[in-house]
Amino acid sequence: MKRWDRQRIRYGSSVDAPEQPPQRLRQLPSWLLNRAANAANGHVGAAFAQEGVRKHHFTVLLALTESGPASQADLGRRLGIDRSDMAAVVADLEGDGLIARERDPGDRRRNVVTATEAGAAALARLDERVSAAQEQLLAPLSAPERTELTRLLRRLLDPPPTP
Amino acid sequence: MKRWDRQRIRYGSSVDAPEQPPQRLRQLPSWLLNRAANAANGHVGAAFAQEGVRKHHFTVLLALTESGPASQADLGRRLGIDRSDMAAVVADLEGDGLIARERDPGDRRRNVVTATEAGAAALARLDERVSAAQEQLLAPLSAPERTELTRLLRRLLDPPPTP
DNA sequence: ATCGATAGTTGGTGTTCCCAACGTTGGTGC
DNA sequence: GCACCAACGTTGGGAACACCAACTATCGAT
Repeated sequence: MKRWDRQRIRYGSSVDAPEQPPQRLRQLPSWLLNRAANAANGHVGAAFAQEGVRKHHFTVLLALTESGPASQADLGRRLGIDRSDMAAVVADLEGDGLIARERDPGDRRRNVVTATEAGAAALARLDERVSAAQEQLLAPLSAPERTELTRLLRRLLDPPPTP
Repeated sequence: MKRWDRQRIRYGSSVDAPEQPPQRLRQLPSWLLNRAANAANGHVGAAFAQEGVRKHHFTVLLALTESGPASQADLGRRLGIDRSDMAAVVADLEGDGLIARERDPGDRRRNVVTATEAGAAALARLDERVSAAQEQLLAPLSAPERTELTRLLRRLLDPPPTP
């Protein structure tokens, strides 16, 4: 076999075309959703990291601030967080003084979780950063497109009609 | 303190309202995207499990079938998969006889990855299940809403104009 | 008093994403 | 020819999430 017989063959994408995902994936909602969620996590994850928390910590603080004290189980159901993960999250938040946790005197199985002043302040800072992250994430979309995307996602997630 | 003093107090959501996420989250794109992606993974994950593969295995088979043989690095760039993860995935696929992997004689750093007959057949079965999963995932949306959602996600992900 | 259901905790698993380091090979400049 | 840097594949590991199983304590109802 002569030297020039094994010249470079360009497999896959053509020379100049920037490498793009398969067309099939580019129109596959489940794949697009995962990619978009990952992009979103890049933005909000950076925002969270600056405050030293993670996704769940933010949502728990948010739920407490918006709707008042709640039990861990309630929080978990509303936020879609597993009981075991919730236990770890509230332990973190309590350790940082962002929430207070005490047994419910009316039902001693439950922990009543309450946001502290420091928790509310942390949430305020977080919320600002998170909003900025949304802005970056949604940069390629126009304002009406953003609201439409949000609407469609909410509709996709809302409980399937169970009559 | 008398007995009836510590009656049950309902923290959080009201009595009959099904427990819903905070309003703030319900209009937060990054949160909605994560929830939607998670729902999607429930559907497609089940589809993949039935064939004994995971997400990346599917996308790799798809890319190979759609665009022909490619190196691992090329695949990784097109699919957004890290080099190290790609090595594991192609090892799995090779072990199952779904792809063939050999050194590129024209560039001996590269592995040329090619889908086998069995790989194409597995992809066909997978693709069918994945399509069914999309159907379930998108059930709450009308046909035009589905295409609009897909369009918006693709627009969100497409490379920001870098002139 | 008993029994089933719920709450919180602990411990563990699987998946995905990401990073660092290493040896090999290719391409470039000298 | 040689030195140097870049790219490739591989190994190992860590972080974040989602999820599950088991256990104790408590509640509610029978």
